[in-house]
Amino acid sequence: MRDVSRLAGVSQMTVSRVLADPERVTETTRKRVMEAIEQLGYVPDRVAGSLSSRRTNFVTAILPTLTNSNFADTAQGLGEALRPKGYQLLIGFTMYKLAEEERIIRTMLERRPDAIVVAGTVHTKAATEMLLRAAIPIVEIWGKPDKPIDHSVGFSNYEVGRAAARYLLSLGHRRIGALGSRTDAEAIDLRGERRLAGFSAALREAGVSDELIVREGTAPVSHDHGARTMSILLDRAPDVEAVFAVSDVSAFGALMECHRRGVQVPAQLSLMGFGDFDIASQTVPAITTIRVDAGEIGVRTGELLLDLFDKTDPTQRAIGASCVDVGFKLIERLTTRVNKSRSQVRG
Amino acid sequence: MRDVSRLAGVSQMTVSRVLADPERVTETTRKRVMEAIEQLGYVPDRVAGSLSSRRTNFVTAILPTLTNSNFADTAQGLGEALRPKGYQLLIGFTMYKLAEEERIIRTMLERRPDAIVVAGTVHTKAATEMLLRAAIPIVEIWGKPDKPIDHSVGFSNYEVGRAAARYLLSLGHRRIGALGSRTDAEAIDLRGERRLAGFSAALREAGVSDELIVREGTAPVSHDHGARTMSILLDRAPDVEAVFAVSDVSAFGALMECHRRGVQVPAQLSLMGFGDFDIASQTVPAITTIRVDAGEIGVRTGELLLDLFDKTDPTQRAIGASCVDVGFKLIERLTTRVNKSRSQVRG
DNA sequence: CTGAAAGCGCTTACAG
DNA sequence: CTGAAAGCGCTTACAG
Repeated sequence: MRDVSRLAGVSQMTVSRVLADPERVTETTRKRVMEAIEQLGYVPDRVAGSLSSRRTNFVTAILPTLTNSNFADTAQGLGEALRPKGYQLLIGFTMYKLAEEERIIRTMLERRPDAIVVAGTVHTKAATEMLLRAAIPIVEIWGKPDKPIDHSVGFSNYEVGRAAARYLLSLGHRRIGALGSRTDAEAIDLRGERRLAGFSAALREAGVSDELIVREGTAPVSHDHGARTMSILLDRAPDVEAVFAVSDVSAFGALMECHRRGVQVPAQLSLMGFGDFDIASQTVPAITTIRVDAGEIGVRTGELLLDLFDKTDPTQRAIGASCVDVGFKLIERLTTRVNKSRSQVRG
Repeated sequence: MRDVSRLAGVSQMTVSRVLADPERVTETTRKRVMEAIEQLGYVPDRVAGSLSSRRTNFVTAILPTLTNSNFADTAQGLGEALRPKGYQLLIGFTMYKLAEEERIIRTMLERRPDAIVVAGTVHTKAATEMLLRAAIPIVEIWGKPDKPIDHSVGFSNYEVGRAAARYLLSLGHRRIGALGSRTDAEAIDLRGERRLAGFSAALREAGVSDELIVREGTAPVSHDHGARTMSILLDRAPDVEAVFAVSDVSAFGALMECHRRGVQVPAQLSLMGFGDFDIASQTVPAITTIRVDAGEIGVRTGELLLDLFDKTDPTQRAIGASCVDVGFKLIERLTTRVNKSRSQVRG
């Protein structure tokens, strides 16, 4: 920058202004500066700029993993929403471990991000404290926190579970199971667990047993997880009429297990998943599921942050801790259908 | 840091040393400093540290998108390999556009990363120049560059295509097609195109026509792309015996299209994909494919960089521009089989 | 519209 | 083993 200013015959301040706010510089000097920049191949140093202005234009995103396409979509949406305004994503992976999340928050804070986005609503005590003391916007995503730290963008996993149960009940099913994972002290992904809780609650409200909820392995679930749990469920209760898998990934594995066993879906068994992953619409038969727009969670979070960054008044910020619910949608496809035998019994 | 040094009654230099190289400080003073840090909840500012030391510990990764699980895996692998050493990933998405790649490189350079990893081996002229002038390690991944900028980690897409063709030929097929996308001036993803080129070359070497290679739409391919191109191919050549889809994503869509049309796979048609995506092993029948370990590309790249960072001598660096080939592997599953009618004719 | 001065919070390179 | 000085390359906050 020193070189540029010398070549253009102006002060460094003027060069800085040309870069930050070209309008405030006369056209002639601006041109001279631009030419000098061009000629020298000058690339501004934002590390210095960040230190000086106390704004890094970094947004930290802490996600379980990029291996799950939902989180990848969220990261993508967030990144795209922020990029036009010059914000750069700093991604960290927790691998679904709370302790890892805490470690990542600690190191990320040293990078002085302008905001932190974190997936999930459950954190270690130390992590929560660090976030609270960071004095920057915090957004918890992919869940509806009972005790929000600051802002949140997501949906209620509990309500997803309830919706799934009510839907299967509405089809006339009574022997209803679910496929999920075991709760693990170390695991951070309690989202599936919340869905099962809502599912179970809705079943019991309807006077239906929730004993066919299978919990096996630890999050994240896999295709294989679906096949394995479905196998367990079918062995335990061959008369099961409907199954909710906490993820389409599981649902797909479960569907394949049914194929292998010759269990007809949906003729003998209604099956539904969660997530509306790409795969769900492509299988034969296509899987009934509940869609959450993962990309939109990212985009909405990005928009919320840009909004927040615009507000210069920090008091104003503190007041309006927003809680965006992006909702979810049941996508009825071909793996579920009305239980005719029950209908006849009832009718 | 000023506060910490005052509370501990030492100079800032000593605080800095405790953080950077605790060994070089007496145990008693170290303890005093640690306590002061703890008490004040001091979080070091790496923005200032980066400016001062001229090392940011950032590694930029430029990928088409995170929506493709292969690139997500690579990003994950790279991030995990680098994190233990304190390096932070800066991810940018090109959306498969060369112009966007150039723009991203330009803005990333302002962040002063210690290295740049970029997917693909084709770049705009300006992008190539910027990378060459950056004076940091550059790694091109996911391909084998004809004219490498610096280092590379990947495999030859051309050879993948050849391997696919040779495999289908070895099964006795002669009417062989492929499903890919059209080359687009704007598109950055010429990887699929390279696979088709190798495929076509191997067919012609064997004296087999390559007229059944269908190119439709632009990268990236989708499930729907597979269904659509397969549909076109079947209309054009109902007697096609074997098909290579440039991606498992397409292969899956193609398989579903076959189901819908009642075309038996592999009885009437051998089908294979590329990528060994999760989905390929889970379909019924499971899809024959070619596996590239996307995560390993990331990990190997990370290891290469850590190696490079260790070498203090810049001369040494320049000499050994390494080119790592991670190879690929044909995974024979259930969508391909020997063409018996041909075998008889021949036998 | 333009500039001179001070400072962001660290680390480098010397001294002692 | 510890410290005082200088500087990394910008922006902020004033002046003019």
